[in-house]
Amino acid sequence: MQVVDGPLLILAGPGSGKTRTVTHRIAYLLEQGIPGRQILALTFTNHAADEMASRLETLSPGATVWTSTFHKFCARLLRKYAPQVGLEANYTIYDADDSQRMLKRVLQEEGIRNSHFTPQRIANWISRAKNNLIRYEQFQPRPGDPLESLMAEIYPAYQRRLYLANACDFDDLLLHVANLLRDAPEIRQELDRRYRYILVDEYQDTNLTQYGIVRALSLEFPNLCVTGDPDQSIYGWRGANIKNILEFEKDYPSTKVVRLEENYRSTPAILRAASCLIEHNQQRKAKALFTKNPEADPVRLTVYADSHIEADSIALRMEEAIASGKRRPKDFAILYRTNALSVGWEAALRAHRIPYRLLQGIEFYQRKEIKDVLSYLQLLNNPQDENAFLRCVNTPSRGIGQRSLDHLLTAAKSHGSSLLEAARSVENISKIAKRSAKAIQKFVKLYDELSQTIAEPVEAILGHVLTETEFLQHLRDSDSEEDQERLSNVEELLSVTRAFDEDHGGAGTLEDFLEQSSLVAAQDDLDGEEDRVTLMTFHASKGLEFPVVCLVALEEGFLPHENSKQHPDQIEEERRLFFVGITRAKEELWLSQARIRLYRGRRAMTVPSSFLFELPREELALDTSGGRLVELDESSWESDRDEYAQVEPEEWKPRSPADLKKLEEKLWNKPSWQEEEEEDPLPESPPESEATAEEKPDDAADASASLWAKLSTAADLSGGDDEPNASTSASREDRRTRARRKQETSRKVSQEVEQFATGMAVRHPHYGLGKIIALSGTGINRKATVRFVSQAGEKSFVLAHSPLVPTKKK
DNA sequence: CGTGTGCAAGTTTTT
DNA sequence: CTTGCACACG
Repeated sequence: MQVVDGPLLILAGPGSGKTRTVTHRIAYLLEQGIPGRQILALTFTNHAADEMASRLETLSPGATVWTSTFHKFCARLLRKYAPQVGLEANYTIYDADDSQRMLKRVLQEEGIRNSHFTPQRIANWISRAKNNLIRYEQFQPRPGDPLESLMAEIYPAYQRRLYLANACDFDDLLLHVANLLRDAPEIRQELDRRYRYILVDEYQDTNLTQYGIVRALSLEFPNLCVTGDPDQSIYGWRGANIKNILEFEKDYPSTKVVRLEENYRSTPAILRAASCLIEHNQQRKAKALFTKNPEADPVRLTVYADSHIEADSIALRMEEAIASGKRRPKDFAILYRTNALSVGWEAALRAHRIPYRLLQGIEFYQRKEIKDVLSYLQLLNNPQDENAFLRCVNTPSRGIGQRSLDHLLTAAKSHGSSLLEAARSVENISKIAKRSAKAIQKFVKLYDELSQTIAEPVEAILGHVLTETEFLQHLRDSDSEEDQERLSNVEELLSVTRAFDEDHGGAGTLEDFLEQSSLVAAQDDLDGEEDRVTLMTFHASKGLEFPVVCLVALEEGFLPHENSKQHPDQIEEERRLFFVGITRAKEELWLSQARIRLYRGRRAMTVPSSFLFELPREELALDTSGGRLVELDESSWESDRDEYAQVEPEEWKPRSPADLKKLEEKLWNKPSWQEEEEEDPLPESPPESEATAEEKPDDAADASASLWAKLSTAADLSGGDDEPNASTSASREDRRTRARRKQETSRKVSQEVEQFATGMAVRHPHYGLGKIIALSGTGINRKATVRFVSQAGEKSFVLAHSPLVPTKKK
């Protein structure tokens, strides 16, 4: 059986038939007589897992190969091995929102108020730690690092709180399993033997924890087949380590490497654009992409006058293509960098009566009413669940207020019991008012009644919840439009449960249902045959393809994103993101930029994405006429480029001709910025961790010990995240300035205000040197946005009241 | 205690 | 523009 054994690395370019290759390999394994239950195929999304499963069903009908997402695989393992990691089998999976709620409560109780680290930021930190295999017991802060010393308190506190609620967050699913495999060698060995053939999709997006899991399951039987494309690694921000794939051959010296470089998806023009772009990445293994597909349309790049015209023109173009019968709505996809950009396109598509869908899967499960209703189910499944209790105890309102709940929390904490237990003996908590105590007792009674139904089909349980709590009645009685919307969402949830029951022949448990609903992803919405235009982020498009793809808002700040410009590595990831977007297209690729963008309620001038200048000019049908299609000659392309290179983004407002002239003059002044001071030195990238360092043969089962040793070293190294804070005392300071601003009436005259111009270097007594990157308003309302050299980042000031002074030119 | 109002703040990407 | 949050009122 030599042919199928051993590690295999499939480097697969976009559209190269990767899924096909993997499924054929699995089919081949089965043909060779390997039992399906020994094969495990891991993906990142349910969509990919389902796709693989269904193709496999065609190739090898009736096979019992487990195709699953990483997270679901881990969730299942944890059901079985929960006690080994300190959980019970009925644990709850908290989504980002749940875990942040819990985190906020922890912060409050730990007495950490308005620390300058936002809960969001702390949550990110914890997530990073977990993705890097750092457990809370073992974390050591670097002395003198304020964030880390804070985390040394919060991380354990948060984690203990999760345990108390018998819950875990997304990252825990992975981390617990990794810990399990590390701490229980006999279980590791059992699972290693059980899953003798492991296939991992999108390996370039695995993080250290996933890496650890995969390796731990492939020690004795290193029949590990990973597929991926380093050029499509776009999840570095959530801990994915591109080195996992780049150094796979070092991890497994006997690796066979297969390269899939022929593209079956796109036209040559699209592929040339993609290659040309990605070649600008420095940290990259060269790869030759080619296709035998016939030449077709050039890539089209259109520069629109503003974002409204952009959306409208594209919708119109779609409408025409659909009307002429050339295309159907489902042939199109619109891709953007941030979700917030979807609004404009939704409006345009609605206006043109083109059906569309938004690929933002979790959205449904994030709705208040859905989370409210689900929280009952969660509490029924896991009575210790703190979040669920707090959410449903007073929904719909029963007269149980925050004060009572605070007392309940305190009581629960002092007894080390769950909230529900505490509620059972609420009469012993003297601080809670009689009336509230009554209400709480009533809730407990309701809960107990509902828990009688727990063995029924999920739809029935949900039905009981909805009626017993009078949730439905409440919504039906209301005639507010909002409540009607909620009602229909709740009904939608009912039909989801019905479908779930049917899928599982009535044998699906509540636990399974909750697990499934916790692990939905954006792409899961994508059930084939709906004839609609698809709207989604670049990230969500990975692995998908469409005949016509529109990549929109290709502007600096969006792509590359403003927050991803600090480090060259981040820029490269942004470039890969663009690469992913481009290579989704089969036949036509429409790129667009708007010169003025309406965003967050403001209009602002834009600068075209620097990536656009990395595309092959000769491949592009370029149109800068503001929407009407015109073939442009190269010279105007060049002059545009020069123009853009010097224009700073600026908030847009109608201006008087005099104003305009003044601004124009200053615009072309060479900013004194460059000579004035060194640029903000980029934080050195941390020394490369040796996560995937030298290798010793894998066949010894004892390699386990060294594996973990190595991984935790790497974790320690890479865990020391850089990024010294950005917003230290900033918000407080900002508020103070604002307060002062209110008291003051106009003191400085507008003349003084007019001395400021975009691009000008200025000094602030507190933040130091900075550059004006945008101006708005006039006279006393004139505001400047300044980007500081220091860690202060960007700040806005009302010039008339700010201590900003222009730096003197020498 | 619940609701309403107002203001402030913050906004990348997601399993 | 949205969402979240604080406060004040009924």
